[in-house]
Amino acid sequence: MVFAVEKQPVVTRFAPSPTGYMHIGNLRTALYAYLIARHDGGRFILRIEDTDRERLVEGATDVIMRTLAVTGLSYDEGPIVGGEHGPYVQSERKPIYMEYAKRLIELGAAYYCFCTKERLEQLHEEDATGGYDRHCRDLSPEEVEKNLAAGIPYVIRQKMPLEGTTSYVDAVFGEVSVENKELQDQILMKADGYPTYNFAHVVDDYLMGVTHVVRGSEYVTSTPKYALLYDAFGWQRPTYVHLPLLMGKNADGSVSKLSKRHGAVSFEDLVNDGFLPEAIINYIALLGWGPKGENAEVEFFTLSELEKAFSITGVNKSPAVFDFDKLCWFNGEYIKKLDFATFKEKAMPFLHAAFPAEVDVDAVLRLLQGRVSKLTEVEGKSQLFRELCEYDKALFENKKNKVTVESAEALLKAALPCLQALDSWDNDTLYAALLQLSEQLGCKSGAVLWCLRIAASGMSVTPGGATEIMAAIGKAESLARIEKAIAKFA
RNA sequence: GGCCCGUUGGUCAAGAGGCUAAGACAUCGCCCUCUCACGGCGAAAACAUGGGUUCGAUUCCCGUACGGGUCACCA
Repeated sequence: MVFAVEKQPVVTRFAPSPTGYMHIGNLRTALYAYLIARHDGGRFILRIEDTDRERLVEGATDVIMRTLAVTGLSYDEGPIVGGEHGPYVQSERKPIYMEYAKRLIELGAAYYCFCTKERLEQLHEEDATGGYDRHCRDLSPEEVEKNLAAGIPYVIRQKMPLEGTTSYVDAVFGEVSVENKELQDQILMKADGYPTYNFAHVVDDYLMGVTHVVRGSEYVTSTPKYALLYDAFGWQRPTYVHLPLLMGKNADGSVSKLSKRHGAVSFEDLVNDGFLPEAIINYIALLGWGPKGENAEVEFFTLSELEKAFSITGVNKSPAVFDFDKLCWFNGEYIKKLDFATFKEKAMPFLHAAFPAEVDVDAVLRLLQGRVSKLTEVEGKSQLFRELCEYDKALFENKKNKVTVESAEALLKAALPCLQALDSWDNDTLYAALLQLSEQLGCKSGAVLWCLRIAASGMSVTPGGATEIMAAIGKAESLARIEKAIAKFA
């Protein structure tokens, strides 16, 4: 029978397990799932998969929800906000899974297994590649009843077909097929009464009406097993959307799955390192997906722009290497776009020590805004406004401006009284005065400014020019630093 | 190791049979400039490989190599 398929509303979900921090790879999965739903005006669900009671980490769910909140990935249904398919935490749905597992047994697609862990370990020792030997697959109903009545611990396993192949069409990878003989009779219900991921996510996705299962490509090969579960229940299979993995570059140049050893990989660590959430989202959106058509050359996307531009067909198949340099570039661009008040608000927490009272903090921050790629850099780059560091007079030497150590001394001595005479002390006044001085002296303005910048900062590379620095640290400190410089020649 | 998947510059990534094979980051150079940065201009840099199919393959097919994933009472 052929149906004229009515377009169903898209429903996606992000289903992390609360076992720690929010990995950047997980965030990208959440982003894509969110975008796929929003692009079509569909629904996005958050579901917490906490069936592994041993790995549970206190507070991990809060981290997940906080991250989604600050990145703007809003969900229509989920813990706390609720929804018509709740609860949205798997441990609160426990009875549901056993009910469906038993139904599967009745359907002949699953069976009770009473094998002990010891026996499984033994099996593994004998043949590490063999897997479970399906010892309990054909137990007689009487035997099962007897064991159940005797209270023998059990698990429930999926009964895989022994022959043939199972395939599915992935929205990213295309058709994927696996020989059924490769499929293990995987455990659906654990001895502790909790379901495994393999079972719980299928039941929940069905019950919650998820139409597109979006997840990392590590699930590509196990998906036929899940498809078989849908088939056994007589449910319509969802569209599978597997995402390429995120990789990190190793010291030796090779790449491997992005992890801690590649640097900060949790969203919160990145934020603590001075990255802006919008920059992170923009960057990771581009890892595994590229804008097409008229947008092909666009680099900057806000979340809502991504919602419009994103499409599954643009998702790449090959793994993408996470490039911290490019993230830094994005971040710097986003920092520049901030209005000053916002920048100041975000930067202040990264300033560890106070400035001397005369220092114009706003002036310092304005200089810094266009020159940092991470908020953490404001601390180091503002150090010279707090105190002058030690430096050698050789620093004054500069061939481009034709300054030698000797001429520097003369220039500084000429500049000092000129600056002392100034009534007001702002960038424009300073600049005008020094320009005039250089004319009187008959030398390049660059020479005068170069010497004063060194004297005012003690560094060859500074966040700002001579007059900007002097304006920020104030007249008294500026003159004191120049005198200190002159003293070096004594 | 079996199975599954992938392969456009160092990285991200357009291009989908005929193009001088986009763009971005990083790199290098030049210009601007009171330093750095910004900005402007420019350079270098890629279709893994061997066979097909085709008038013509980066693009389609097969093999090889390389890379990744997966083989849990973890997700």
